[in-house]
Amino acid sequence: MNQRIYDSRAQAVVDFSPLEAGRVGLYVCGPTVQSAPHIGHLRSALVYDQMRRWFAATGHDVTLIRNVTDIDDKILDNARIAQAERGSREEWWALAYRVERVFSAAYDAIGVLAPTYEPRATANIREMIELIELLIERGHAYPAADGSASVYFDTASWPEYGALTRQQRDQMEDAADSEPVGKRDPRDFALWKAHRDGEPVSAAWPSPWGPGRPGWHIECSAMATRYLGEEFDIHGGGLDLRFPHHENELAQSQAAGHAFARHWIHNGLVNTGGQKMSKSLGNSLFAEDLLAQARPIVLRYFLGSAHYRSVLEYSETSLAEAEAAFSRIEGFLARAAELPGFAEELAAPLAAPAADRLPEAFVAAMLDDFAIPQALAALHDAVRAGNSALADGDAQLAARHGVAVSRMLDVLGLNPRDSHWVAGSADTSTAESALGALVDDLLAQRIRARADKDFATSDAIRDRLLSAGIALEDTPNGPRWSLT
RNA sequence: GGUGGCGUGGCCGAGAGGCGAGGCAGCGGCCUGCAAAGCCGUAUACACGGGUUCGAAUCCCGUCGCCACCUCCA
Repeated sequence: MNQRIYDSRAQAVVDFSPLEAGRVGLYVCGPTVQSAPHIGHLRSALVYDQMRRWFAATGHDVTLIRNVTDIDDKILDNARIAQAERGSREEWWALAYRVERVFSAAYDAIGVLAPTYEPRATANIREMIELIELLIERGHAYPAADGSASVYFDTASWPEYGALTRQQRDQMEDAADSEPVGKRDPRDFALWKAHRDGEPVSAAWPSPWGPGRPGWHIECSAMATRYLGEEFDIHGGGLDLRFPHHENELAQSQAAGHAFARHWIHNGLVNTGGQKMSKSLGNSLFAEDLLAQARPIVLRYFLGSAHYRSVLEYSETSLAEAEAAFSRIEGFLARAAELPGFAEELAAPLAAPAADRLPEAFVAAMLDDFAIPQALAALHDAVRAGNSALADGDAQLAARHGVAVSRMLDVLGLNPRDSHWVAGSADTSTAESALGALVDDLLAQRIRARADKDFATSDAIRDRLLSAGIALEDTPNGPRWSLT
């Protein structure tokens, strides 16, 4: 069975075959590092992280490029406003870099692997200038008529303008551009923005047209081409980037003579209360707050619980529900991991690719446009079958299901036993073993009390542990404890 | 004006012509000293009205409602 993906340019699910067998080039629009990351940024990063992991599991060598937009109007504005209103001395570039690190930390917290490379816009100015020169040469861009150093893309010169979102140029609303001066047409967009008085000189780069900075869209065309080539497999990003950002990227890249992305993928947005969450609406759910409310792995589970193209609805109970669902998986995995045979089978060398050892239903779901909700159904089925085997005393079967569960979780980046999620510091393990020794003493007391039918004492011990955040389960093999 | 999406049981959330995905919550049972965890069982669900079909949540037509994009956005 082939990998199928929904190509939002073709508006259809299509067979995916990479440009070069065994390799996948994926470009994803990363954040503009102007302010703190929110749930939408996390979801977007997660979507491509899971795709990337899946491609790797099916034997592909993946090059994932996710850019950082570190020069833009909002970054300059935010730095300027903080300086003027709050006495900040932080320069725009310091702000961008600080926010970039916050993004990286948030991505890392939910187990999003670092991309293959993370190019910054400010490090690719020369490539952008070269691309703009090429566009001028080919008659698809022009320096502003007002004598400023701005350069615009000439939408009228590109008959395919609107191809990505199937829009007719003459039906579009005019750009509500704050600086229409010098444009031939209101729909034309800036490739190069002339430096203006009052803007920091550090935000201007020399160019053949005069000092200035890049427009928003040109960076992605330049960086995708630099790192993945003039033609590459997949370009992804949030649904809100379809127009104008991706439309403009496509137009300027193809007008420059590049084939550009073969497929376009757009991830759905996050709603809350049935409404889009966005900076401008002020209903943002910030990564920091979400991470304070739920374990990072649970947040990751929640973000992956809807199909990547669907709207994901967030409500106040979402994370608690995700916690309940996920801890069921964890509980089974913890029980399975103690079974004889589990470790051995898990450690057995895999016949590559890894996907060959995954349950069929899971693989079929992933091949079908990364249908993770269906893949999760397969995962839950294996958990139930495993628990059932455990209840029947069939340790061998339970261990097999445990291994399958573990492998599926690995693909999704959700394996709680993975070193990423296991607090690995010496301090923590020392603390854990100290705690374990104390808990074991209490458990021994409780076992004695139960043997004496002194249930008042045994229940008091259980209540005491629970109030301290330690939950007990009595099993045929004795009590198990876990932190709640 | 243009482009696109959505409406599934108490909630979340898949599916896309034929045995009611899965999870959360609920209910009944088993297990347990009691719990917890787990297992088993448990639902007149597909916005509305027509149509096509042996058969429609799924296809077609219409209606209603909601949402997004049209140069700030993941």
